[in-house]
Amino acid sequence: MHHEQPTSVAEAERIQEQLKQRLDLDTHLGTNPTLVAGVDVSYDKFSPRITAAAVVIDVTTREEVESAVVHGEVSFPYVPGLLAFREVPILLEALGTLGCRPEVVVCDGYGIAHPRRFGLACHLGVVTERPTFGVAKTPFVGTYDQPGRRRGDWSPLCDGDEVLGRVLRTQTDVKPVFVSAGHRTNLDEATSLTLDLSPRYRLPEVIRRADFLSREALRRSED
DNA sequence: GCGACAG
DNA sequence: ATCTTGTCGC
Repeated sequence: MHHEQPTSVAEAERIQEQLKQRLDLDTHLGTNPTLVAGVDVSYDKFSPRITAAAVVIDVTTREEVESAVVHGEVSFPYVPGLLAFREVPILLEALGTLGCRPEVVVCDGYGIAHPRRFGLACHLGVVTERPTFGVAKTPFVGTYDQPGRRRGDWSPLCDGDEVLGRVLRTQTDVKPVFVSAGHRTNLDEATSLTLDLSPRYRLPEVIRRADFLSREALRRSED
C-alpha cells in the first residue's frame, strides 16, 4: 500500500484539499458493526523510528480478533492540522497487514473537527475507502460546554453554528473525549460505538490496545 | 502582531 | 508523541 509523500507543508495542504473532495459524510454504517479496528502510532524520542498497531475486536463478544504491528520511520514533521501526513503511511501498512476487513476504523485524533475539516480520521477513511471516525483526548478546534458528569453525557463541539463533533463522557466523573466523524460514519454512530467500546476506561478498548501494542513493540525493538 | 495548536 | 514518582482514591 503506497501513499503520496509531500515534501513541504504547501504540498501537503494541496494534497489534503484534493483528498477532501472525496470525503463522504452522507453515507453511514446504518447497522451495528461487528468487526471494529483501532489504530495508533508510537514515536521514538531520539530517532525517527515509529511503530504502528492495528487491533481488531468483535464488538458482539468484545474479543480481540486480530492485531498487526509495523515498524517504520517518520516521513513528515508534526504540524498541527497535518498530522495525517505523519501517521497515515504507516497506518496503511498496519491495516494492510491485517487478514480481515474491519467495518469501521477508530482513529486516535480528529475527523472533521479540524481547521480545514479534514483530520486524520477523514484522511485515513478516504484513502482506505473505509468508514472511520476519530476519538481525541485533548481539545483542538471548536468551542464547547462541559458535558454532564455521567457516562454517556455529551455536549456539542461547535464552531459558530457548525457542529464539528461531540465532547463525550465515556466514564462518570472522568475527563471527556472528543468524538468526530471521519468518513462514511455520522456522529450518532461514532458516539454510540465509542461508548460500546469504552465499558471500563476513558478510551475505546481498541485504541488502548493499539496504544499498548505499538508502544511495547517500539520499546522492544530498541537496540 | 502574538500565541495556541490532534499526535 | 515523549520525558517522569509519587500519590490520592475506589
